[in-house]
Amino acid sequence: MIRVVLAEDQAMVRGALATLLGLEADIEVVGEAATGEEAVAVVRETKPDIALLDIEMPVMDGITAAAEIARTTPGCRVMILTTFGRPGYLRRAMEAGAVAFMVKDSPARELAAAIRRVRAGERLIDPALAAAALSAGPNPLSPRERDVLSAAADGSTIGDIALRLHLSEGTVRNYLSTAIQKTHTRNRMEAVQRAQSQGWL
Amino acid sequence: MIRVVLAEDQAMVRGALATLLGLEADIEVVGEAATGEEAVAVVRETKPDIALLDIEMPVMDGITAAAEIARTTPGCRVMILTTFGRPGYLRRAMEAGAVAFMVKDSPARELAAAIRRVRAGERLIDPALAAAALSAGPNPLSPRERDVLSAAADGSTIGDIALRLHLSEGTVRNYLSTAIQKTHTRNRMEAVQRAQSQGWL
DNA sequence: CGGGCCGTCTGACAAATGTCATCCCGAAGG
DNA sequence: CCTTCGGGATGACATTTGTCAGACGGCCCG
Repeated sequence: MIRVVLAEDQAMVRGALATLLGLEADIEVVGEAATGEEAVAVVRETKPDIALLDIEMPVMDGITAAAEIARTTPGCRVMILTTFGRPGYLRRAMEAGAVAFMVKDSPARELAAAIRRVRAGERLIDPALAAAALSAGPNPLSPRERDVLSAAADGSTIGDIALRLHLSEGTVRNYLSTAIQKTHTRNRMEAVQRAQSQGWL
Repeated sequence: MIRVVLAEDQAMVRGALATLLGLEADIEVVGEAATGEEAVAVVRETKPDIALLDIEMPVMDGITAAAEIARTTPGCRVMILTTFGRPGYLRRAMEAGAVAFMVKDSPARELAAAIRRVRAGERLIDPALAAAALSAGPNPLSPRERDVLSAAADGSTIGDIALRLHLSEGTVRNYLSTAIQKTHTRNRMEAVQRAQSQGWL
């Protein structure tokens, strides 16, 4: 019996996936979670063979949760199942100790197969995604540039960001300027979008 | 037997939901689709009792598909199942002839129940969402303002938008300015975000 | 028929944004 | 020890953006 914990914030999707996995003779869903924090707690309690984590979750994202689980429950193998195959996500997931990375638009039947292969010791990554992640190179933004760009993502003005991060307006402008150059874009908004689509934030 | 067609672009979610519904004794998934166009075609072929549509789909979105289905296959009742409970989505879905609107973070077990109630002739809408849609009021943007704001959503500069829409730059600036005022925001980016979160684009 | 409203355009102006040069400090690395 | 790099700041500058007033035609509605 392969014991699995499932973390995914959309209840209907979570329930459907749990049902799907429950139908497999050799798989048992021993816990569910709607946030990264919950996932960490449930994994710690139930000590499953596998934790299947979504990335986009409130409170704590799946990648952070993956790192936490790898630290606190090393016997548990972490798989990432996400909507967006962003190169930066893949890279960070791997660094966080995940052993598999799959996107939600692969066929549903592959999920159980993937779980079995991971339990057998394989690591699995969508090959196209792996290529994209490698060719895209690492995140070019410095930590502070990330902060500023993230703060700019909701349409805040420079003054807002400066206030929120306790910086001078000029400094914020400078960081944004270098972020725009490093992302090869023409303005703040393009920079934000590109950084998000690459999983750099 | 309630015959259902399911449209959802993420294959894994679609498969899981189909399996979930297939387990119900009185429900049969007679067709699946990954885009709005496919959904319309499949519904026309299979004449199901119910079409369950996601909104965010490539090629043709679920709301447009709903309108199309209501036109071409009037015997089929359309239900919307979406990630985002945006007021504007709800409003447009209703105008397109949908009889139910549910969000993916309600529990999975409710889905089958909802389908049965819709087949029995009920219309169902998340009450909290209905309240939000009513209190939010209708879309304040004129068609052209929507065009311009949509074109601005990817970070394009004014020049780009003017070129793409065959407008003068001044005109684009004016539309954006009025859009910013109508959305009660401070700049283009906030206007785009607000319009998107309200489902006005 | 006269208002409105929408779409389109122009010109002018103020404010915000993006760029650049230059500076200081501390940490890391040869 | 010197260099490089990241974080932080300043001031000047050009460009872009947002606002406003005004103008014109088309269309619908009272």
